[in-house]
Formats: sequence, C-alpha cells, structure tokens
Amino acid sequence: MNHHLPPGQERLFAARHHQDPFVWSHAPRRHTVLKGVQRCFPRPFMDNLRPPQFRAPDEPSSLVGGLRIGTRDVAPPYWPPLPLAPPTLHPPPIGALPTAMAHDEESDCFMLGEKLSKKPKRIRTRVDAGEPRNSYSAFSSLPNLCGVSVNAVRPGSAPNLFSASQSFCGLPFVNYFNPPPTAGSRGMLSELFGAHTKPVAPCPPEDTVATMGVLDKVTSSNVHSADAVNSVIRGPEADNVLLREILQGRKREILTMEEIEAARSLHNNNNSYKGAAEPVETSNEDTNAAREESVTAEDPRCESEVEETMSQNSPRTDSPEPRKRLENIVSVIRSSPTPNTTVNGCKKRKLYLPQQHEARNSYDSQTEEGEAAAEPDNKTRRLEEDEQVESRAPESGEEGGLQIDLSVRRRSPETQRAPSPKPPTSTSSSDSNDASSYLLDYAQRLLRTQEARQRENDLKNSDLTEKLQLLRNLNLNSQVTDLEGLADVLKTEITASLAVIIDTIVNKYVQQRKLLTKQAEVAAEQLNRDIASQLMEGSRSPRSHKMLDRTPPNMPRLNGMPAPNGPLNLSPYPGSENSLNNLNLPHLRPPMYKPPHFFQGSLPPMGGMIPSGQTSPYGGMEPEQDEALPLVVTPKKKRHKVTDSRLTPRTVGRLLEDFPRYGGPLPGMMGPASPRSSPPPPPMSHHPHHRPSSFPQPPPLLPVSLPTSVAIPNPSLHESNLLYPGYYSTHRPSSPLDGRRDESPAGPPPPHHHPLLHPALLAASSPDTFSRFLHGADHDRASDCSPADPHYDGVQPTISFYSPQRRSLNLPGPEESMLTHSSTLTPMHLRKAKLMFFFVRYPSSSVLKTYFPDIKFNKNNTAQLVKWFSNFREFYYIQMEKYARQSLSEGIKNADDISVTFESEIIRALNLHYNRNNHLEQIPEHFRYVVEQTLREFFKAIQEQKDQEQSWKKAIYKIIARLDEQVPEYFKSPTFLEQLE
DNA sequence: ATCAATCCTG
DNA sequence: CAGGATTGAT
Repeated sequence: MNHHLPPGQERLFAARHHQDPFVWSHAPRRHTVLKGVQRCFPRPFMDNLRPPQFRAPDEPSSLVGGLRIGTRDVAPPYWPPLPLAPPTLHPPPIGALPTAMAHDEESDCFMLGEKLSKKPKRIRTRVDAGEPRNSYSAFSSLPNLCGVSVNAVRPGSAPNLFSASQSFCGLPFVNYFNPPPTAGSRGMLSELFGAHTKPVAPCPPEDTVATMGVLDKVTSSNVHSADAVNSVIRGPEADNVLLREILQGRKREILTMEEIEAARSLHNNNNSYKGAAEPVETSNEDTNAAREESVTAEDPRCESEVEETMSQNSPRTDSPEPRKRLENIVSVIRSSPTPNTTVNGCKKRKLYLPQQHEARNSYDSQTEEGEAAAEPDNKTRRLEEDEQVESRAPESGEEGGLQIDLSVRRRSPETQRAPSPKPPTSTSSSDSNDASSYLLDYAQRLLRTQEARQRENDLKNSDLTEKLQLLRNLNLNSQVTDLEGLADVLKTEITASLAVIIDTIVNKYVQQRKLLTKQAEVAAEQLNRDIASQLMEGSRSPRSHKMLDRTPPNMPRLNGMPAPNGPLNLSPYPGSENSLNNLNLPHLRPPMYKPPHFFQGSLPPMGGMIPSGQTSPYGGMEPEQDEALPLVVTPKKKRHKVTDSRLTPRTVGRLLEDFPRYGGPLPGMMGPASPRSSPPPPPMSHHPHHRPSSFPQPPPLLPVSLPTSVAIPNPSLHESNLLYPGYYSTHRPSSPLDGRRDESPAGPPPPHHHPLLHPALLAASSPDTFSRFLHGADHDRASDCSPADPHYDGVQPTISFYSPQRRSLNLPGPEESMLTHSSTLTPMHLRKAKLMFFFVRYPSSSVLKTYFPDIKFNKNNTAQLVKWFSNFREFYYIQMEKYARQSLSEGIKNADDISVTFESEIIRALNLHYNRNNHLEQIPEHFRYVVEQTLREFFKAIQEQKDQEQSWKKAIYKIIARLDEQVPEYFKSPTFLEQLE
C-alpha cells in the first residue's frame, strides 16, 4: 500500500500508524469503535513495523523522521566495520521494548477481544503451537477410529506403523498389516470388520473361543456358557478387554437399533430369541460358511466349542447377530470421526480424507445393511428382505435343511474353497504358512470388499435378485426341496463371479508381492545406503560432525581449512564441553531400526518376515520415521524442493575439518533426550564397505521436478528435510535454554557483532583454490555421499547427468557469477537467505533485491524469496513457541529467567536450520538477543494465557519485526554466494 | 477485486 | 520448502 503513496505520504502514513496503536488503544478502550480497533493491528502495523528498508524499494530509508523505533534504519548504511551505530541502538530495546510491548499487547488484546466479539469466525486451531502439524497430529486428533484401531491392536504384537492409515483406510484392511500369529487380535479385528473369518485358528480353542466368544458374548446379551465367559474374561489380551469395552460402549446404541427391528420381527416372526434383540437379518453365506468351517474344524475341541457356542446362542442368530452389530459398530465408527474435516468445529479448507472414500465404498454394502433402518435404500431393503427370506426358510421348513444345504453347497465346489473369500479354510492354512496366510488374509479382505460390492450389484440389478426372490417365494411355500436347486444356482453364480474376483485379487497380490520382494531387496541395500546417507545428512548438521571427523577425510579440503590432522580433527569430539554421549548421538538411527516398520507399512509383510515384537506398539507412529521410511515407500512423488541447502561434498569436507561453532553435539537436541537418537552407527564400518552397492543413487528423477521457479536440479534434493520432527514431544530433559543463564545477561546485545564468516568461506575467496576445489569436489557432491567415502565413483553416471546443468545454472564461474543475472534462485541463494535470516526476519523486498544482486527479480522469484522468509519465520516461531512452552513447563516462572546462549538448544536448533553448514561461523549476537526476546515474549504470552486468543502471536511478531538489523555488507558479495555452494 | 501475510498441509 | 486456502486490509 505504501507503494502507492507518494514518499511523503507514505512516511506520514507509516509514522502515524506506527504510533497509533498506542494512542488508539488507550483512547477507545473496550467500548470504542471497532474500526479503530482493527486498524491497530493488521497490515499497517506490520508494514510500519518493518524497517524502512522494507518499505518502498524506491524510497531509501525515508522514514527517519517518523519512526522512533526505526532507528536502525538511520544507522550507518552498510558494513559497519566496527561496532557502529547499531550496537548502541540495540540496547534500547531492552528497556524500551517492554513498555512498548506492554502497550502493544494491551492494544492487541483489546483488539482481539473486540474482534472476537465482533466476528467469531475463525477459530483456528493453532496447530503450530507445539503440536506437530503433520499427519501425525491428524492421527492423534482422530477420535474413535483411531481409538479402535490402536487399541484393538494387541499391545505386544507388531507395532502397527499404520494404525493411522489403517484407521483411514478402511476396516477391511485393518489387520492386513498385523502379523497373523496373534490369533486373538487378528480374529477380533477380522470379526470386527468382517465376521467372516470366524474360526481363526483351527486349533487353539482358547483363541477361537476368545475371538468368537468375545464378540458374540460381548455383543449378545445372551451368553450363558461358563467357558465362554471365562475365556472372555480371562483373555489375557488386553485388547480383548478393550474391544469388549468398545463394543459394550456401542452396545446400547446398537441394541436400541435392534430393538426397533426386534419389535418388528417379533410381530412378523415368532423369534423371541434371547431377549429382544433378534436381528431381522439372518444368516447369509458368510455366516454359514463360517459356521460350517468351524464345524469342520479338525480339532474336536474346536468343534465342540463352536457347536457349544452355536447351540447356546440361537442356532441362527449367533453369527448374524454379532455380525450385524459389528456392522453397526463399523458404521458408527466410520461415521463418527471425520477427521480433518473439522477442527474445533471449524471447517478447514478442502477436506482431506482420501482413503475414507475408498473405505466407504468397500463397506458400503455392509454398512448399508446395518444402516438399513436409518437409511431406507431400495438396495438395502431388498438385501434385507432377501436375507430375511433366507433366514426364515429353515424356520418354515426343516430346521437343519438350509444349513445342510448350505454346507453342501459350500463343499461341493471344493476347489473354490481355498481361495474363497470367507472360507476360514484360508485361516487354517495360514497357520502352516505365514506367507500364504498373509496372502489369504489379504485376499480375504479384498474379496470381502469385492464381494460386498458385488453382492450389492448383483442384488441390485442382476438375476441373482430374481433368484433370491424366487427363493423367497419358494420359502414361503415351504418348498424347501427346491431350495437346494436354488442354492446350487446361487452357489454357482456366486462362486463363478467370485472365482474371477479371487483370481484377479490373487494375481494382484502376487504382483504386489513380487514388487515387494524387489523392494525389500532394494530396501536392504538402501538400508545401508540409508545409513550412509544419513551420515551424510548428519554431516550437514553440526552434530554429526563428530562422526565424520573421525573418518580420515581423504577429501579435498579448502584452503585455509584446518589440516585433517589439525587440532580440531584430532579429537572426534571437538573440544566442546559437550560430552561424548552427546556427540555420539547423532540423529542417525541404528541400522536395524527401520526395516520392520517400513516393511509393514509399505506392504503386507512377507510371511513372518519381521517379527516386530519388541518395538513399541506405536513404534510406527513415532515421528522419527523420517528418513528411512521414505526410501522404501516412496518411489512416488517428491515435491521438487527446488532449493536445497543440503550439504554438498564440499561443505562436508569443510565440516569435516572444523567443527561447528556450536560444538559438535547439540546437547539437548539429539542427545539423550531423543529416544530414537540411536548410537552413532559405526561410521566407518558401514560406509566404505557398503558404499558400492548402495550407492546407486536414488534414481535421480530430479530433472523431472522443476516446476517452480527455482531451477537447479540439485542432486541432493531427493529428500525432504524433516527437521527435527521429534523434538517437541520427545525432547525433554535439559532446558531448552540450556542453563547458562550466566552468560546472557539480559543486557543489550553487544554491538553489531559481525558474525565471523566461516573460515571456509574466507578461505574460498582465493579463486584458484576455489575452482580447484570445485572441480575436485564435483563428483562427491553429485553423489551426495560422504566425502570420506572413496567409493562414490559408482555414481558417476548420475553425476554426469547433473553436472552439466548444474554447472551452467548454478555454478557460473566465480568471475561470471556476478555478471550472471539469472532470475532463478538456486540452492545457494536459499542458503544465503537463510543466513540472512540471522539478521533480518522481515526483510523488505528492497532489501532482498539489494542482497541478491545477481538475481534478476521478477514477480515470481520475489515471491519465492518472500516465501522463503515466511517459511523461515514460521519455523523460527514454531521453535520459539515450543521452547517457550517447554521452559514454562520446566517451571520457569519469570520470563526474565529465560536466557539464551549460543549453547542453548534453541540456538542450536536454529543454527541447524539456517546455518547447517556453518557458513556463518558465528551466530550474530544480535540474533541471540532476538531469540531471547522472542522466547520471552512467547513465554509471557503463554504464561498469561494469551495463547488462547486468536492471533496472539501477532503481537509477538510485531515486536520481533522491529528487531531486524542490517545485513552485513558482505552478503552482497558475489563470492559470498559462491562460497555457499 | 487485489494484495499480502498467515495458516495448513504435503 | 512450496502450494493452496484463509483472512484481513485496502
């Protein structure tokens, strides 16, 4: 807006607004005009708060007169060789800020209050307020669904990585990923969702009883069998209990539903089975099949058990009834949580529940049955009718007639049985062969789904319906004998169609399996590679240095860099006060940690492949699932991260020699605190050896993705950098502020400390060495492997692929770079921007232009740059809030007790994010100060419950926006950029 | 209607 | 980090 104003006006405008908040906020108070209130905040404030440089690019620090706070602007232009004006200017903030802040906050609150009352529109959930914003949060927020899936999973059994996805995906697949061996959980789940696979295991009577019994008994109020009850009760499995609870919880609802039907059925039929709950619906193929299966069970005990249960529960209803209930449950469960759709009652954006649709389809038939009452659908009704007919048949005719018939029917197509969807036979076989069991399991589920669909269709518009009708008629006439014929017809029909389905499914599965096996192999290799790459990644961050340090860097080093054997290198653990443990706890994971999870996740585990027993039940859900998982599971899309600041060989080399200023080990960050941070993988052992095989770089699909503005395909991009995902939740112990209050006196930040440029950068300034290095390092860089690793050669091909482009695009000769006015932002630019963030959080476009002289700015790249900073800020503030909350939870009472030092975790975290490669050897003191202030602001706000308000952060933003400082002149230097390579 | 910042998500 | 949705200001 300011741009539209003539300089003079702009100035006035800005100035006025800047001060307005104070004026207005006091005057109008509470009862005042909303208009005024609003104006206090919004855009103007931000705009005005920004340093003048932000303003109109065309208007050099013009605001001088108007702004008080903007003093900085007046400060000596660039490159204050020595502590100049800025220093003195900063101090004021301490004293001045508080007061100013107070005002601001007041006004803000005031405004906020007004706003709220005025329009309670947006009730956003502050996701960023500590809770991870990723899918995990979504998961955690999932209500019932999750509860079921998670709880239902047997604690001891495999950590089901995909419990979340399971919940989304749809019940049919639920236990698909779970190891079959656990008959208990398995059976229960399958019952829950299918009721098809009743007899889970032929033998284990207890299991059988438990699974069958649990549901039957739990869901039906008519259980008298002591055995059954006992089995239910004594069921060691916690899940039994949970399930029971869940089911019972639903029971009432279900019963009520059923009661309605029951009432009806009572009139129609004479069934007065136990109590009132007699499902109108009757046994269908599934149940019959199941029954038969159980009967056929080899183990006498099982048989007897089954029979017993059957006999105890009404012959007909035992299966159908629970089934129906289950269906109801499912439907209820399904319908209740519509995650994501609403948060705090607010509808957000497009809903994202892809799988749910899928799931929906698969269930439709089932659910419809259950929902028939509530949702009179022609389809459903017919279905119901048919089923009723079926159920009635026996009653009218000979008791066992239908049953026998059905059993026969089942048997006759002997061949069909195995693949047959519901036939429990599959389960029996599963015992012998895990793999096959999985397959069968899988097939079963798929079939079930398919079948459901098909049944729907058939019933809907096929002759099957007609036949059923016929059947009904026949039934009515008590012409049971004809039933057999019909049964056969039906049987053939169904089996025929099923056969096809089954075939397709099996084929599908087989294919998948093949893929999986391949993937598994690849994964195995990749695991190694993964480790290696992780090392690499780690090396990007200061913390991993230790490891790398140890490896004798045979890599080319930058001039001026400490010799490999230099003092620095000598100690694996750079002489920081940090202890070994810290050093040794890079975020690298133990080699073995991943496989289990991702396998499970990615696909149905091969038989018994991964006994993922010991990991925590929710292991899979752990946020740390960052790197490894993607490897296997993600051949898919990777959003081109145009810019990538990952370290390149060169930087690695650099890193190897000198450890970060912030000391190798980030104490709190990865250290003891983070559980998963596993012992440093034996750096040397893995690397060298596995390299060759593992190295085939992840298919450099990079070129493919260059959608956006920033061009440069960066070989190293093939990975998203999940930042320290786990911190918030996991990190605990040491105060984020990391003690050391001593060092950071609240005193004004020292004068413009020019952060020391990393030696490497300085060293690189000599062209010859630089270029030399450049060439030398090229390979490594492309390979993205540890510099220390000699084997990176294997990657050559891919390298060559990139090299050309990169060269032309990114690496203009040192000399030319200056001249090259590209409009594309490269990864180096990103790094530079990040470094700039240490000085300015809210750079104006003019500043950006000034400091990216080699960029030909246009709308796009400008926006991109702006976006970058926006992202930086986002991260920054998230961190701030996180640590603020943490310190609050640690019992800190006074905001002033919070102090930030360069050793503080926050700083480390930030450094890791913005200065991974430590191009900036020393974080500017002022930044430290800013962080401290920010932290305190957040702390105060949170402490005062301000975080309950809508845009409580704005006030803080406002404050922080004022703390920008001048970006060092040398950022403008073309060589600087080059050195960031 | 347009712009910009933020929020949210992938 | 980027894209898209939201929100609020102008």
